[in-house]
Amino acid sequence: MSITAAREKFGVFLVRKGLRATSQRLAIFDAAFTLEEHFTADQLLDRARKLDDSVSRATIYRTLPIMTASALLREVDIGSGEKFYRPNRDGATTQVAQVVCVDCEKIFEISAPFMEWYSSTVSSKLGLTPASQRLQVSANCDVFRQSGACPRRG
Amino acid sequence: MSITAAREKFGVFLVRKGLRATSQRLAIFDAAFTLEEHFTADQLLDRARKLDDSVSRATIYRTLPIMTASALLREVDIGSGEKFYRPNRDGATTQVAQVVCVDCEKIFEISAPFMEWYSSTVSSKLGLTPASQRLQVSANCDVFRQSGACPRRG
DNA sequence: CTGCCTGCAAACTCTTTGCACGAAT
DNA sequence: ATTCGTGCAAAGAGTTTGCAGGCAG
Repeated sequence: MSITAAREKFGVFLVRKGLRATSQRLAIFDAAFTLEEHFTADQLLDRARKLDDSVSRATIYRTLPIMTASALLREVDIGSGEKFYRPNRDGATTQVAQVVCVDCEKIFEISAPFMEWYSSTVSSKLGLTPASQRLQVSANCDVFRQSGACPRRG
Repeated sequence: MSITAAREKFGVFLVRKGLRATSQRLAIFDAAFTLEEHFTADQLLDRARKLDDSVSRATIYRTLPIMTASALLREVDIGSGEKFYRPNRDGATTQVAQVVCVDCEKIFEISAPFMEWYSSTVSSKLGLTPASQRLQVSANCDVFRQSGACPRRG
C-alpha cells in the first residue's frame, strides 16, 4: 500500500469513528508510515516532531492505539519493557512470527501460516473464540558468537 | 515431580552456582511450588510471607531469575505489564503455547510440538541459533459473550 | 458555544538498584 | 575476615491521566 493510500485510509477511519483528523495525528501517521523498521513510541515521537514540532509524547501514546485499531499499524510486543510498532502495509497479516536476535537487537518477521489454524483449533476446544495470536522466537546470532560482532547490529 | 524432589533439585542448583540456600530463598521456592495457577511476583510475595514473614519484595525479584534459571519455574509473559510464573513440574517443556482468555483472565497451557521445529528451521535460515520460543493466543470466552459472565472467572 | 483534542506535568505500575546491616563460611 | 544475602527505600523505565487551555464544527 502506498503512503498516500494509507493516509487516505487513516483519514476515513478517523471520520468513521467520529474522530478529528488533526495536524498532530496526521504528522504521527506520516512519521510512522515512513519508518521501515520496527520502532518504539520514543522513536516515533522524534520522527513526528520533525514533521510537526507541536507533537507531544502524550499524543503519541494516545494516537498509537487509534492507528493499531485501524489496522494500519501493528503492535509487536517482544517482552522487553517497551513495545514496538510497525506499518502494516500489506493489509491485515496476523500470520507472522517474530524472530528476535538478542545479539543484534533486530526483529525479523517471518510468515507462519499455521498459527491461525492452531489458534482456532485450540481455542474452540476450550470454548473460546481466538482474537489474535503471536509467535516469537528468541535467538542468538551465529556470527556474533564466533567473532564477537554482529554485521546486522546498528 | 514432587515438591520434595523439586526442593532438593533447587538446593543442588544453588550449591552448584555457589549460592546459599537461605531461609528466604527456600520459603520463596516453597511458596512458588505449591501454587497451582500462574502467579505474579506480587502474589508470590504474599504467599512467601506466610511461610517466612521476613521475605521482602526485593528478594522475590532477586530469586525469581534464579528459579527460572534452574528450570524449576517457567516465566510466562503475556504482554500485560506484569510477568507470570508457573512451576515447571514436568521437566523442561518449552513446547507449550499459552491461550489467554481476556474475559476470564485465565491462562491455559497447551502443547504445541511444532514450535521448536519451526523455530529452528526459521532461525537457521537467518544464521541464528534459537534460544526460546513462545506462542500465545488471545481469545474471548464464548459463554461470557452470550451470558455476560464467565464460569471460569475468579 | 460545545465538545473534542492538545501539551504539560504529575501519577502510576512493575521492576531494579544503592546502601548499610547481618549471616554464613 | 571476607563474601554473600538481605530489607528498606529510592530510583528507573515506559506508559497513562488530570487538567486547563485551544481549536474546530
